[in-house]
Amino acid sequence: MLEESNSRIERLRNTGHKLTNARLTVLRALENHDGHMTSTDVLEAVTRMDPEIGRASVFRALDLFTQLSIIRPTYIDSSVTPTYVLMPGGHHHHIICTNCNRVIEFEECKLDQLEAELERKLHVRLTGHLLEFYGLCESCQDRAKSDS
Amino acid sequence: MLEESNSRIERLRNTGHKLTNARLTVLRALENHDGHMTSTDVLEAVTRMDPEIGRASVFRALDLFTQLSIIRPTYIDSSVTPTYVLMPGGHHHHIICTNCNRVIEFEECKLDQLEAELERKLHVRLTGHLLEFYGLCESCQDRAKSDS
DNA sequence: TTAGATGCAAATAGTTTGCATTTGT
DNA sequence: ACAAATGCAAACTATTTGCATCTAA
Repeated sequence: MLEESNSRIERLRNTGHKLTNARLTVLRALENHDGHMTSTDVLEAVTRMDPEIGRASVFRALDLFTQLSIIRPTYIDSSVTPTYVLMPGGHHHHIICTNCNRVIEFEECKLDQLEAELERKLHVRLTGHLLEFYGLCESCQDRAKSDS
Repeated sequence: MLEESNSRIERLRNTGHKLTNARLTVLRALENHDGHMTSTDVLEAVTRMDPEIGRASVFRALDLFTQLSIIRPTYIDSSVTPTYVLMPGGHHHHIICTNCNRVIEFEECKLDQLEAELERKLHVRLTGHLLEFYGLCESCQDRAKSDS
């Protein structure tokens, strides 16, 4: 979505960061894969798009985007490599199967009210959130049944 | 809390895992620090409690506990080392300051209803969740003001 | 013009592996 | 008794660092 992308670029600009080739390429890589990518995935994708870009810059861009709540690292597959998720509009929600690591995304969350409440009570200024549920997906439940 | 601890031990037992010294020590380390610990913290604490326990077993225990929704790894300080949070009752909630990385925990979440709804609609069986808000804590907001 | 960002390659550090041995049930 | 889990140390791999150079604003 072009508009989403522009708003991310705006956020970079507004916070006083330069719109460099490395950053824009990392952003495009994330957007192309629309959501979940490990750092290794990002590294590969970026290198494919522009081999001149160095590893370090990719990691630096991921850190920066995280700080700006554009993305958020989370553990899904291995415990080594973080998976980065885009947080359009500042939020993201998914279910992770604790057995097969399948990720099921969902849209709905009724957290606006809670967010406002926390801002008021705790004097924080919130820009985003991630909500993860853990459990078993349909097929892993079935397998658990037949295993017993 | 003793009762919480017993229920974790029960969960281990019920899922057919042995109650080994390594696992129980890792669990105790996590409980002693009541919440947030990086893998390095856990490693140090466990070694202090019992130098015989090997690194590998600590990592294996952390992986197992994650699978059982007893703990959940999340990124807080560095992007390298995961921070593990205990999820008593299967859930945990906190706010992370994107500037200074301070963590503010809060109890309330009104997600029971959403959880039930997701189980019904998506045919999943959920055992826990993590909710993270991102933004600026009070002091980082103040600093942002005076910097401008 | 110049502070900020980059690319490189070496250094670091966290995590996993394979396997012989031990242990919980 | 025996499958499951452990401890060890080596191997692996992801990430960071320092610095000279470059570039967006």
